[in-house]
Amino acid sequence: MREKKLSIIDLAKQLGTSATTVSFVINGKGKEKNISTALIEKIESLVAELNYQPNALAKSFRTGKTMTIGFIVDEIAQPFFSGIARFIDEKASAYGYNILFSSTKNSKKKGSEILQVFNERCVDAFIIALPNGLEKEVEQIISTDVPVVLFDRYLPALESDYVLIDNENSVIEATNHLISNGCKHIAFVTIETDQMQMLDRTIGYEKAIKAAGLESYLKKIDYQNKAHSVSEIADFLKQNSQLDAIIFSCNYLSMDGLDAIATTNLKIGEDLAMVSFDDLDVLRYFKPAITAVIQPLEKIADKIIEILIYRLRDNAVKDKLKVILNTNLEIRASSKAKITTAVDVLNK
Amino acid sequence: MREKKLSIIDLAKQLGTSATTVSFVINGKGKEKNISTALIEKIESLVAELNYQPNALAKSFRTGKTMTIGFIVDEIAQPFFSGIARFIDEKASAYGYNILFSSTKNSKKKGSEILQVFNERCVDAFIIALPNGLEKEVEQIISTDVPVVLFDRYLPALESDYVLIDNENSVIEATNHLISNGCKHIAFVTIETDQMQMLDRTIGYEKAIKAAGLESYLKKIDYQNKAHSVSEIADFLKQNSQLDAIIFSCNYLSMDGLDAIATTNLKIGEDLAMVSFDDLDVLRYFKPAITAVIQPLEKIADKIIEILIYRLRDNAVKDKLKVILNTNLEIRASSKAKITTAVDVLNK
DNA sequence: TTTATTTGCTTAAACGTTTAAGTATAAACA
DNA sequence: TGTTTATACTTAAACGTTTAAGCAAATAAA
Repeated sequence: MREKKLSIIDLAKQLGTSATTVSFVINGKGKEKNISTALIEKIESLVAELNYQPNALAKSFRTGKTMTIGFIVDEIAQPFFSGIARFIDEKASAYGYNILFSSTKNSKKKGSEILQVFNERCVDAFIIALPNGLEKEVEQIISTDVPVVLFDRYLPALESDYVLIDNENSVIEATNHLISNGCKHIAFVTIETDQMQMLDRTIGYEKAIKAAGLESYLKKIDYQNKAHSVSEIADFLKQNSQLDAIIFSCNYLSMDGLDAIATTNLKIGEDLAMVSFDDLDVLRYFKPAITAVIQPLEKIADKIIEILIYRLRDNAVKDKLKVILNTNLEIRASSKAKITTAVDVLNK
Repeated sequence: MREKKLSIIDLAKQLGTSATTVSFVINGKGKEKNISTALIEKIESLVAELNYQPNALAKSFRTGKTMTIGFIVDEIAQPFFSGIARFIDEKASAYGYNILFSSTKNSKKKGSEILQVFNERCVDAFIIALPNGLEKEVEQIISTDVPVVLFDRYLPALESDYVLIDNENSVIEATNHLISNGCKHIAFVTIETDQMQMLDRTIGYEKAIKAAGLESYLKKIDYQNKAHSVSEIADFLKQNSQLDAIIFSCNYLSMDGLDAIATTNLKIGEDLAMVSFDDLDVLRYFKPAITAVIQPLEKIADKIIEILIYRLRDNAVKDKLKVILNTNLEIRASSKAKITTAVDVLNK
């Protein structure tokens, strides 16, 4: 049923010329290869008339280029990742690249499988938010000169191009914001992990707290599921009734935090200031709206593509690039100036 | 730098056998093709030892199959689409397929370009939330026996496999829910469009209102941007102060609706019951939580993949399939039983 | 006029698989 | 015993491009 598709050879036969010539013209090398203008025009008009579409498979096979970029993240449904995916697609398309994606579920095994499959499929480049433990696999890919840009998290053992945000300073800024609003007992809730971006956030918190001479309230959650996380946070709040502010180190913890706070009689923005690392629609619509550290999604995507295009054009062995972007602390009602008590005022 | 990759011919040479035999064994056809167990084992162990990875490009080129599915939606960053994408990836991976995605921004031109590019890349199948006006292009693809499953929206002029939800009955159910809670002046806010799924939702509203003998309050917004939409909804609310319930026909209108209602002195769940078509985290965390018509994302993905695999295995000319799934009306505080006034009670 | 260069093409190989068709030997059958 | 069938492979073509190498004619340079 399926009609045999037109090949470059069919075109050549119809015009009484060779496949080579047709190939040159189709690829815009007519002039360069000294094809006469007359023939160029004849070929181009036939291509248009017959709506010839080159067989991308044959082309890829021959050239080894697929014009495909592998995009690997924890979970495409997470707003942060789908937001990045959106811009990556937009910008990569402009260069003729398409995006093949898959989700690792933050599993080393799944991540390794995806790396292998995408590699076998000869993607021209990788964009990855890499689970820990896959340094060797990625190194292997880099060693074959396939460009790789990692984002969101940093793997100290892995020499590679990176696009990251300044996690430490972002949290320092958030913490200082709370401190300058009079908060004295600021908690930081994070997950038990060895992912660098999370550790850096914690470091930022501790530095800011120490610099201000305040007491540190650090809560690490061994993340199992939402219910467990909510109850851990709720318990933590109950056991630390002196807290006047709380920072959550990532967006899903912020959501769990909202649920946990709802089980207490604490009023966000009044009894307890709150800041979320990572923004979400929920945080903007919540009453009161929740202050958030916002990652510059479009800029991240921009930088990633910029680096990839640079590497794809001329991947001479050069130093690896490490781009670190600033975040934006969007101050909303949840952390606006607190009514400081008389005692606080006197203490100043 | 890049080492020449191992080919099937290299393996054959090393073993003193032919490429054909190696190919048979690698593809698990050793037994079927009468290759001796001894040789099968020798080949398999060499493959393992040298970690031979077949060149997927050559394979695709030869077979015409890419093991790739094109996934085309309005905008991958929209939670509905990224939610579907997640399950599509999960389920397609299980069959060895990977997902190439791109976003049309609901533009006919962009959609048409993506269709063409994916087609040239020989994706084995398409999953599409199709903008209006591309019926011809999709028909052309279907005519070449490439499986296409459309979802989210129905194009009456296009004979194809579809996975849809029952828009009309979902809204009827939502409207009846409000009616049974005593609402008498129920508005329906939708967009000016010719997309069938939206029209069906409106039809559901009007049927339910008519059946109950109530007055219809239908507001169609010519969607330009969020600010305009919010102000249109706010005006509509102010001009119809008798309203006691409002239904939004899609998730972004629900968000705009929340913003609009915030500009009035109406209290959701008290003065005004609210229902959203499509769920969002925002709606669950909002105070009060907003009742929503929830689409069964995983089931939708399941059905899509089921149909595709069926078509990919044996795409004999058979009637097109149309799967229509039920939604789930999740009742939350925003639409819980209203306190009916004395007048209402007496009127019964 | 002879030689070198440019113009305008073509030939043929290569990319790594799959697979139809074939071959040679061994086993089974008549 | 001769014939068929099964076993265990191999040969070679094909998929549609790209591209290095080459060639003939026209033009320019010497």
